[in-house]
Amino acid sequence: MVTPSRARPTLAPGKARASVSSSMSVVVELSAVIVAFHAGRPQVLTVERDGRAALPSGAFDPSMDRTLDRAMRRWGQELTGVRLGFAEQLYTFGDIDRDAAAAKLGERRLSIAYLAFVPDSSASHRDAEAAEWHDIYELLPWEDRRAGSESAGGNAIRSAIDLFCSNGADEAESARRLERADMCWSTAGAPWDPVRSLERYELLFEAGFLAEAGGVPMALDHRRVLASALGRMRGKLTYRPVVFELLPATFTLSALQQVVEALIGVALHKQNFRRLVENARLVEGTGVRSANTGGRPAELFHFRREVLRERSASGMNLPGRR
Amino acid sequence: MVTPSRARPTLAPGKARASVSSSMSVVVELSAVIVAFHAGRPQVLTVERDGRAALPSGAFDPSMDRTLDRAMRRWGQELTGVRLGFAEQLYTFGDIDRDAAAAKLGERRLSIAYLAFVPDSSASHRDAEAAEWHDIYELLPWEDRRAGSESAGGNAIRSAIDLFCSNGADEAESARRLERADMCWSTAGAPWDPVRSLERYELLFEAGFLAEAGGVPMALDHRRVLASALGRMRGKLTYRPVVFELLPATFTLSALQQVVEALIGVALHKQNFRRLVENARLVEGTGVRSANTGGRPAELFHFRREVLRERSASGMNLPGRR
DNA sequence: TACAATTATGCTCATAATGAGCATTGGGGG
DNA sequence: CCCCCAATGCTCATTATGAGCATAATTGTA
Repeated sequence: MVTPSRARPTLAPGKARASVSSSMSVVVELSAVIVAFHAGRPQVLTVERDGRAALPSGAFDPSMDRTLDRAMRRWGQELTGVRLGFAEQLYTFGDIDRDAAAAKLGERRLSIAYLAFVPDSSASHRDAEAAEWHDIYELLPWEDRRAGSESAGGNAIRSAIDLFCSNGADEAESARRLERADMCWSTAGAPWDPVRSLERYELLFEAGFLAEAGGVPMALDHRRVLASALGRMRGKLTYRPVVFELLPATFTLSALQQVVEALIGVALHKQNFRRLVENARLVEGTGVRSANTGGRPAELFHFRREVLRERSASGMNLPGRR
Repeated sequence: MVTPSRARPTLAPGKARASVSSSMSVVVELSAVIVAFHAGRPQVLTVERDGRAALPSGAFDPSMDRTLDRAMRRWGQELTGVRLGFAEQLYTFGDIDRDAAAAKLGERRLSIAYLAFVPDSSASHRDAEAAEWHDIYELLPWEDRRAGSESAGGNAIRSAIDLFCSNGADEAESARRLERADMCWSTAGAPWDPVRSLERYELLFEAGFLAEAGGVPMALDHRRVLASALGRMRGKLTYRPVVFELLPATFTLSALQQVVEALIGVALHKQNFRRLVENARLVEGTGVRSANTGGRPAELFHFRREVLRERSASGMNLPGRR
């Protein structure tokens, strides 16, 4: 009843049946940004590729899984050895120059990227061959402001930005750059917005900072994908209770806060964080207290799964900075 | 330097180089959910396809545009005759059964869907051949609660849900269904969440309601895509000032409110809406007042583009129901 | 012309939600 | 027993929200 839907000429973005008649072929792959919180730091799973850190990715097999989500979950499990706690499609990257080499060979590479979490408990990830966990902030150092605004990246970035801003083609362009810089880096009073990681990445890219930055090299546009994932994750955090997917079944409020701070890259006010989490009824105390490290022992809590259905959406209403 | 990146066997979701060796071929197309606010109602651009309403979509030509976004913008302009005001990638749909006919022919159809807005001013859309605007709530009637919770869809839906809930395979399944029903339809006290339109769609789908629902028929999984877009749009509304992309350059606060209400499908408290918008400094009055319809003339406002850079993100902090 | 109907705007008030800190409480280690 | 360290409890001033009451301009009508 439903015909194969040949695209109408007037509607097709290019020639109809492009992937056949066009001079380029389309190749579709899946990419994964798999995040975990190990050893007190936020980590992402990487593989090595031509000497650079790369996000795991592989060709999409159209005959293998019924849905893209299933494909990702199955594959993610193969990669990490554990069930993914949370996984959602992030974005489909398809810039022609994201893989210049492929483009030269006549391949347009589309990458359907997913963001996924694995819980910390699984310390025994039997990581797939060549895969390893990488601290996210070693890959995107400027996104970590937990220690304050100066520490991360130092003034190298600041100078790069300033230079970039003063080098617009014309007056208007420079003004626009200044605005962007303020929005991204609070160079003129705007508040620091953890969610804008992609915009920051792009500004640095345009400013030519990434080329000279040294640091850990990454393949293709993978650092961009990671920046994108980080931003999405940070946003998600505020309206869905996803942090818990990174934590073990039971945890102290400090541990929870530590993970949240790690993800948003900002330090929070302890007492208020506590208050927020508690009266959002996101967690529930088990009577048990942890054999803690420093001072007074802390109570162990667990996530109240019920909230997933209860309120509108919850999430962490992040309290202000510390 | 960067090799074409043949997927590593251990990382590929299925066989390596799936699209070559597999029995199915992958076809990539773009789909667009182009939204506008015409004649006092929220509308979406549709085309006719085998007697059903369909979202415009067409094959993706890999050699045509440098980025997916550009492809969408160019094509969207061809479709509507106007520049898209806001466009962002929504989701890539790839369920194998989203186009059963294609699957039978050995094609796995991936659809990269975009959400885009066009301003109202352009009353003279020279719509592409066969394209027409369709009231969104004729396609998803239950999403419109502006007139109250009973009106939309009537109790037909309610009965379908109740039936669905009582028909779980086992105890646990029924309980889960009840929870979902509450979350989606507030059947047991949960608040109505405009953003959950996709979840509502899926529940109705599973409940078999869509098949029997009558109403406007839609092609393939396009109603699902639309529900997805609606949810995304509603969420976006609350943290980015995107409504303005649907409005003419200058508008009354009532008009603004009307559009917002139309999008989220809920009526709002007028005075509080006003207060919110004003002290978020999203708009700025021009001294001019409108040659209005009913009572006292209203002042015309315009969007303060500056906010795009100013605060963290703004958006409409929706005030409670009317 | 005065009045009624209708919509825009102003304002008030009680009730949450937030941002900042001070104060206490239990443990572990000299 | 005393000191240091985190975990918890609480307070207080400020801001944001939810609900309405009260006025102000216009148009249509008696």
